[in-house]
Amino acid sequence: MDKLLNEKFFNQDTSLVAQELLGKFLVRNINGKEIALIITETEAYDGPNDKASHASKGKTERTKVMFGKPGIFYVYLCYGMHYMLNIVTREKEYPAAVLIRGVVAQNSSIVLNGPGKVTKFLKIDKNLNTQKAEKKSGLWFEDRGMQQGKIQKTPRIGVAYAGPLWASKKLRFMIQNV
DNA sequence: ACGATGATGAAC
DNA sequence: TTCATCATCGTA
Repeated sequence: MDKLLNEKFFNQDTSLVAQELLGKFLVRNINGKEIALIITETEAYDGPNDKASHASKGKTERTKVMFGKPGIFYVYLCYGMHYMLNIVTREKEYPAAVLIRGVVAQNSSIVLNGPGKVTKFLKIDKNLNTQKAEKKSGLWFEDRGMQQGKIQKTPRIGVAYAGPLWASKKLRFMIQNV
């Protein structure tokens, strides 16, 4: 039984959602073909005080989606060439999201380790920004009952600018064996 | 180790 | 309107 992850799932503590997403499936529909990949790596960006989060600067044109309802995609361009895929968490007006950093195919024929690779392979761009994670939008999450192995926790990547306190927090989550 | 490449936000 | 900055990746 495939279970679609809904708004209720994403309306929880951000680091909890980030960890729960490991072992779940990210499903993409491109021209009627479905591609399902297992999520292996995520990062949590939680709250207005997280200096590594875009939302720490307050609500702006770009970041207002993070203040919206959970279960909505936040997609933005980084370094002028890579789109980053995030899913908004927590209740409305609380800015938080989980960055999808890595996925693999069930038979390991595809390994995408890095947020830019994931979005490039799945043809994710700004069209999905502010869209809801459901079949209608062509990109969604499913629980297919996979066992998740041991979760490894490390500091987040590329967030040194956030200062030692926030850069050192272990909000990056990975699973090894799939 | 480093350059590509453009949207974003803050300053002027 | 201009400028510095950046949740990265591929090539060397």
